[in-house]
Amino acid sequence: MKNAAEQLFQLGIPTPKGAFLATYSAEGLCSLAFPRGPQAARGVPQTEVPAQVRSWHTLTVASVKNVLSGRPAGKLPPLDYASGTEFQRNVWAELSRIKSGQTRSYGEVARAIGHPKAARAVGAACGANRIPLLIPCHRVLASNKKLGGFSGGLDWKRLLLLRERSWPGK
DNA sequence: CCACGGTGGTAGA
DNA sequence: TCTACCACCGTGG
Repeated sequence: MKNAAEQLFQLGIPTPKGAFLATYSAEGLCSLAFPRGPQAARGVPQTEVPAQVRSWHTLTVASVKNVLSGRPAGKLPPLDYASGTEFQRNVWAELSRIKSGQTRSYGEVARAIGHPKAARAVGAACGANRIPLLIPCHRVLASNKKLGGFSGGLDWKRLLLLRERSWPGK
């Protein structure tokens, strides 16, 4: 459980598509936000960030760039799931098993975690995922092999899948 | 209890 | 293929 007083650290990740914003708790990476405005990137000066967080961030930056390039993420920083419900954590853990280049349907994920009829709830759990890219919710498609939805915007989902060569290309 | 989704499956046109 | 409809389920109000 995460108490409200816990301190968080935010660091940007510049990319050709804008700056992602990573947020860290004492447990690890707890959120990874897509670039917002042209330049909404801002946070705490690097010097005020604990060494531990800086080393985690190094892993995050490399992982994000890898995924954006369609490569396997590589070594990930510890992920802080604490904000999720039991069900959501199960879903996220399952998503983490989907390797680059693979895709699954919401229903398949539901079956994999022992809730065969919860496909729709799985979709909701994907939407609640605060660490997209590293918890690859973009690799989950509708059963008819169509795109389905994506909280970060379908353009992103399409782009990521194209890079991973997991999308026919419409 | 109710309403709402990043669903899935079926039936018709 | 596309639309309409409905069963299903975890979450949040």
